[in-house]
Amino acid sequence: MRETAVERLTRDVSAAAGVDLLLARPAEAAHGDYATNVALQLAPVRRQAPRDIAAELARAVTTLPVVERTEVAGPGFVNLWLADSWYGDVLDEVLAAGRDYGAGCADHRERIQVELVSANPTGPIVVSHARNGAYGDSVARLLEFAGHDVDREYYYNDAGRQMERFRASVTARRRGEEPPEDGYTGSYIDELAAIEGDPVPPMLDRIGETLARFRITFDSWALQSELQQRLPELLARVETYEKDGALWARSSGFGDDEDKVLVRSPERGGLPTYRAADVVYLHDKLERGYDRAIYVLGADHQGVAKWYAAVARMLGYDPERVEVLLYQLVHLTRGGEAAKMSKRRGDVVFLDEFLDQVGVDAGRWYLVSRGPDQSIEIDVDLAAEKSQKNPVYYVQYAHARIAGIVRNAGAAQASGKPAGPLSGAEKDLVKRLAEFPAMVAEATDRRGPHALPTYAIRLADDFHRFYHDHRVIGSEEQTFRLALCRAAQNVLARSLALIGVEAPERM
RNA sequence: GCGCCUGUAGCUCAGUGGAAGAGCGGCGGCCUUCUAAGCCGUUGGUCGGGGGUUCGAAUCCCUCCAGGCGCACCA
Repeated sequence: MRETAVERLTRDVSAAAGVDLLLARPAEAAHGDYATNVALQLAPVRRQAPRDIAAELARAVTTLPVVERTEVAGPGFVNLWLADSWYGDVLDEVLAAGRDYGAGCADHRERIQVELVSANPTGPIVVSHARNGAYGDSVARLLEFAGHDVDREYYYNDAGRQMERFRASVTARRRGEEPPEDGYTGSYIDELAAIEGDPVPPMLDRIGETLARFRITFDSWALQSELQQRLPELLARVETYEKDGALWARSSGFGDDEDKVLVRSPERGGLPTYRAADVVYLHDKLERGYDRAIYVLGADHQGVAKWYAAVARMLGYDPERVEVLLYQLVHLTRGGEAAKMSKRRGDVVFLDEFLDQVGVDAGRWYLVSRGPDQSIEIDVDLAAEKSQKNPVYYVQYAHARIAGIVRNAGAAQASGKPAGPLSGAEKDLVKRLAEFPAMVAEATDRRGPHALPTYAIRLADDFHRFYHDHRVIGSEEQTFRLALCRAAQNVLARSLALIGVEAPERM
């Protein structure tokens, strides 16, 4: 990634000051455009009063043409005010980078597989799967934007006990019999019963359609039954032992909390477990050429996070190539009452119904705007009403407003060169745009796409304020302000695209 | 009992060592001008409690309290 405007500024200020320092945007405008706390950090080392060091640094930094003035404040902060020309340069950079602005933060390009959703096809996708999808897909989008080569895969079990019950439930329905014990019911079972043949493929089709509507598409679908055929070959490669008639993996010797059963004892059916499939699957992923395999799992699977790393070690792979992303669960309430999300009882909220109520944009925004460590409660009865207050519309509205200006401006010229003294609102907007690359890089690094909605709200906020008291078209500053609009529109659209939300031209 | 996560404004949540924030809600203002789904003002806080480290802690460490999720020859 090319050096960003803030990075260059940091480098120039460091050089002038003769010390490596970091610049931060103060919360209050009165504290300058940027500020550094380096004098506070140097004070104990140099055994000097922090304010004395700060004064010295401030004098040195003032020699830079880009620095308009400085100030020593508080216990020893150095606050900087920048010349208008700096803002113009930043704006020109954003425009020149175009759609690539903020892209390519990856040190080196990796082939990455993100496995997400992976709900067994015993029923339609429900809201809790949607969080997995919204989160995992946004991480995947961030990784792609960073320059990685990303594939999305959906893994499902078409053979286990759960699936047998599912098939038996459909079969019973076809014969007009009662569903088996712990079987599945609901209108979707009736629909599947009306179709000939194995109900699994049509169920998967429906899941794929729902997820596509939620703007998640998969590059591949992996079947557990196919993988399991290669189990004998892989079993030889991991450390195992027999106990109580079952075959165990000695994963505790490789960083796991406990050993895991790979093949059940004869009296329990003697079949391989899901964990056995994990071994084959991880081997398969890494042998397919992925540098990194990312698993997106709900916090209820927290216990297996160490297992995957242990599997990698047992197979002789670097465990760094395996990454487990956990997110806390989604709890549904209905008028305050807890609604259990059990597919078998049909007491669930399907993603399709949820999207009918709140819309795709509000749904994706809502599910991705909380940090993955934060659990989510959704009151199904209030969801539609609440979605009307979703900040996504605030952000989309800013984008639509800009789109209107750009549309009206037609082919008019846009340039970062300021035509006159810049206002506070104009500077704030440029500074916000300048933050984007670092924000995206951090969100990618931390696998935290929830930074995007937060940033998008702030950017929209800065734009709405600018819009309120600055005329663009027909003003003397039209060329500069149009550039500002185009840049803001571009970054706003990118912020939304990275979380799978549309940026409308009109509202 | 053990492990992971959470506790910040009335509500929902950002903020992983630097000068406490946003949205929604409440109250009061602003539409002859590129979109009022907007803007401005105001109301609001023992950052769960207590100790520690640090010049400086919502942020790091210890401890206690409260809540969520795990701890299968289920997935």
